[in-house]
Amino acid sequence: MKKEKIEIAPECNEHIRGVRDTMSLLDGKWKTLIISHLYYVGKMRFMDLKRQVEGVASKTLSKELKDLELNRLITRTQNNTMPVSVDYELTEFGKSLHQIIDTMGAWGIRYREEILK
Amino acid sequence: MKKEKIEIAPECNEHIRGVRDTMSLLDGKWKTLIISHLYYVGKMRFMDLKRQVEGVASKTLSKELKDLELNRLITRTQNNTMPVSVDYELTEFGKSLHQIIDTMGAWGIRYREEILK
DNA sequence: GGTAACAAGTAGCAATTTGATACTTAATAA
DNA sequence: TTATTAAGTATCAAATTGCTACTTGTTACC
Repeated sequence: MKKEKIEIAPECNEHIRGVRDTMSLLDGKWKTLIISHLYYVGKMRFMDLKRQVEGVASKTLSKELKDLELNRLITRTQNNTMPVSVDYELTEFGKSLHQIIDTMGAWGIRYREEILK
Repeated sequence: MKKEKIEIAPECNEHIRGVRDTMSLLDGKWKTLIISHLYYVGKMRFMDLKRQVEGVASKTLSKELKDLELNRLITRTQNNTMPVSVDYELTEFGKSLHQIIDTMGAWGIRYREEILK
């Protein structure tokens, strides 16, 4: 039996690599959702995010935010308030993800019935 | 200090719920990438997927494919060949994700330099 | 004729991620 | 006086993912 190796067109490979690169920034269970909240709501504080993103543990949220900041998708700003409050906000780079978020949101709305089966 | 609860516009909430629902089908480290391969390449066998999706372990691939099948995004077809071969293919429902995949692919290509910093 | 390779996974154990709960500090509201 | 709030961290448990080996039956290779 001949081992027929699959041939993939270069432009497909480029797209697939694009998807892989994108996912490397969005991996983990919560990042996409966190970004969605920041995108639709705007600047948010840690506790607001924790309340809005249902189900995240503080530890996980904290870690995901650090990852996102490292990848320059969000900024972290500590306010001179008492007690300290911290704002998280999408960078321009982070905002450039809007098309992905919108597309996902629209798909989820459109296929909600199908998903819930 | 007053606890000012964040108000979110209903249509934003709907979008966010859409994103959440979408992600519930695509969670896990590999699903989006697997779907991308099936989308760009078409029908693929288990071993082809394992070879193309760099880094997946058999066990993980197997589990992710089962999840995708359960959610009716892909079909699994066992061929009467010797040795047995199995084809995985996107359903129409699965193909409806194409806009998400395309958007992610395009974003990844466009921002590759930025991502790799 | 014997050995290796291939298909599509599974089994078992290790390593990594995620989750749940409690705790931290300083200030303010009840 | 006690509880609450902010933004996390600490600790341990549970779930996910990864690595290596193995399964079965049939061909390709030497």
